Amino acid sequence: MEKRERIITAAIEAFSEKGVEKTTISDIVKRANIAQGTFYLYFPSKLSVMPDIASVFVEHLMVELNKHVTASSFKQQLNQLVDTVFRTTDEHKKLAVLIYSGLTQSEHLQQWETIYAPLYDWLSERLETAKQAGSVRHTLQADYTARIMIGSIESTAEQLYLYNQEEHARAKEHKQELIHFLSHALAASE
Amino acid sequence: MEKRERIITAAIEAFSEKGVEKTTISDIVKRANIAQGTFYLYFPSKLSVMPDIASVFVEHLMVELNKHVTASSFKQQLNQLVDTVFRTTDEHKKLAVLIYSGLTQSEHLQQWETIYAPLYDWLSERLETAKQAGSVRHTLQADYTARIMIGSIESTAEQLYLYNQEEHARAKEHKQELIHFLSHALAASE
Amino acid sequence: MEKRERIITAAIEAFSEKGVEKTTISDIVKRANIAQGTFYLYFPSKLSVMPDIASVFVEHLMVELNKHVTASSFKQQLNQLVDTVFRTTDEHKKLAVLIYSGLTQSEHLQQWETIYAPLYDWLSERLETAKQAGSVRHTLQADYTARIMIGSIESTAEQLYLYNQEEHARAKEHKQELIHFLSHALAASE
Amino acid sequence: MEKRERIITAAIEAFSEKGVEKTTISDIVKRANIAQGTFYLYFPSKLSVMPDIASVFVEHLMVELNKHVTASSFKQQLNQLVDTVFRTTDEHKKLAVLIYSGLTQSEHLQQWETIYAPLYDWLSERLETAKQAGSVRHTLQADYTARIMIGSIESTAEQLYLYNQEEHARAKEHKQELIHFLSHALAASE
DNA sequence: AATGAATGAGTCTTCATTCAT
DNA sequence: GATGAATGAAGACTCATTCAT
Repeated sequence: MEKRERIITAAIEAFSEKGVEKTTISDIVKRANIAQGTFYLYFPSKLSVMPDIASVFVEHLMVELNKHVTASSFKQQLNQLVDTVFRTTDEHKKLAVLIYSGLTQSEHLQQWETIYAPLYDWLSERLETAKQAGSVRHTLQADYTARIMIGSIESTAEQLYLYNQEEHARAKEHKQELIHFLSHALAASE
Repeated sequence: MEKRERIITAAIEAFSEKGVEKTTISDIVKRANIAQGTFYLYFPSKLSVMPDIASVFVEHLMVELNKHVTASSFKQQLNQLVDTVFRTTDEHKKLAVLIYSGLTQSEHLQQWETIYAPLYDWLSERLETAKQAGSVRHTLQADYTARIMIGSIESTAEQLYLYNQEEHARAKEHKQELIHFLSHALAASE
Repeated sequence: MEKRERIITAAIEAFSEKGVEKTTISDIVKRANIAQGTFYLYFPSKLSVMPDIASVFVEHLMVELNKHVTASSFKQQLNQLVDTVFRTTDEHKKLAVLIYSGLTQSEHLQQWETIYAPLYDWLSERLETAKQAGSVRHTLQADYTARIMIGSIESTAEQLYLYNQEEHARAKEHKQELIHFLSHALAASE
Repeated sequence: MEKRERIITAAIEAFSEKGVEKTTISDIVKRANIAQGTFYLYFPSKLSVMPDIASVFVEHLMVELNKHVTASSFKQQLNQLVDTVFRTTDEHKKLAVLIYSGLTQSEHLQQWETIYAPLYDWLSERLETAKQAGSVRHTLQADYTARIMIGSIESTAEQLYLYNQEEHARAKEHKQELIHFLSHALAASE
């Protein structure tokens, strides 16, 4: 479905540049190099492209995680996880924001859970493994904890890269603090 | 500045009911009971009302925190903190969503930090006090940790109340897990 | 380009009747029998139609000149030239005024020269021919003189028909004086 | 009437900068440093300021003419007249255009004659004197000729300074040609 | 006489949506 | 399926005008 992908890619670009509200379907079709009417053959409205965009982002994040979170010790995995989410958020600043705001604007809020599911599952499994191995506290519930962790990591990344232009040094400290925070939160109680 | 407040209140109502994108300036002025042109004497666009709305929300949250986070032990304070944020988010679902999405839509992303400052400061001080009292680990840095905590609490509350309609039982568990998570993250290492 | 012409014609009518300032784009599209949005596919604003209107006027004037300035003697040609410009100005009073004022209002002042070019060229050639035939003074420079002559004829026509409601008798005298004036200005010095 | 003058001056500035159509009463009062309502104590609409503006311009031109057209020979006076009108038009490009377009837009077209009356009278008298002195042809009628002359001089000046950006050399030639043209038009027939 | 906040009718302008090709 | 000119409803925005102070 070549045209459909062209629309999604074009929408990502347009939304990133102008914001969701100010982007028009006309902007999207121009970038996608298709006719005005063609858009409607694939999507009923501009907001209905959002879930597809979010999936693209999460898929991308999953690829990155699988590529970079490779350590054998859970402690190192945690570091790699934070690094990867931070880097991805930084690289796709605009995209991250627009998914967030775009989903909330659409009637697709409920899809958030579904879209993030692969990410939650991935982390959940890792936590479960680590729990069996005794590298994290055995009292934690992997599924909830995965959600809480992703939430803290992303919210911190957003605070650093989107809302704020903290100078480099402080950003590094802030991230380090997050890692300590998570380590303690997860640590196997001795 | 009576008119200005009327506009903010009306905008909150309108945005909550119809969503930011579908709300028109005409909707806002009708609710505010002012003339069309009067809106433009105070704000240049509907999105420019967002920072003021966010401030209202944070102020409200601060009032609630000051009212309900009263325990003497830090452990209990943590419980009250999570409770209050969860309750406020639940009670103002629509408002919460629109602040997140609305701020990102506007060019006011950078103001986020400023708007949230009172909240961060408030928690930071409590953490500092707790640190001196030895009720949290002495290695934590109060300012960063405050941001990370608020981030995790809010993102969890959002997952529960906005994105997801988890049944009550699971919501309770999820929240409990968050409290454990935070407790461990902060616990004074013995 | 059928729609484009409809817009120009409608704009001429509307501007003539209500004046440029009081004409709305809505007036124009109603007359042109096209949709509101269609106007913007062809012109960005009502003033941007002015150069096209001016061209229509000059083209019309050219047709009239070619039809009525037919004498073989230059002296008679001069009479016919003045007659034609006067008659055309009188017949299209409103149009003439709006071109002068409309062009100046728009950012298209510089186009004046281009739009008038055919008229200047036409007269310039006639003057050149007359110079060769010895019916006008050989010291005149055809291109400049053409511009000066058109200027005096039009400004006099405007004084008579637009700014002033001189009674018929005086108008005739005024015009006669212009012809004498031009005759002397051009006369081959004996 | 201090406020009235402030309004006229402010209107000249505003009209010159933004054009008549795009100038708002709000622009004028801001420049005049008076309150919105005060405008209406002196003028009923923005276009009603036009006749006053035109008078200012003509008065200025009269002052200049009286200062610079001082030669005793009529031939030299003609040169000085053209020079002065050209210089004034050049110096007040924007103002000249806006009077032209502003008057035509308003219902004040008929006032043109009245406003220009001092100028026409001034030249008319000079022509009459020159006629008596035999320095111009005795067949000319001073009043009409004055109008024709002013018309040609102004239209040429406008062509040079407003519509066209002719390079300096050609502008000089064009002006020279105008002076020859007028000289011949007026010359006492020998 | 002077003010300037408020008004709201009137326009401009956009843009989702359609449909004949 | 694909096109893109045309549509016109809907909204944004302006600005002349008023009027209580």
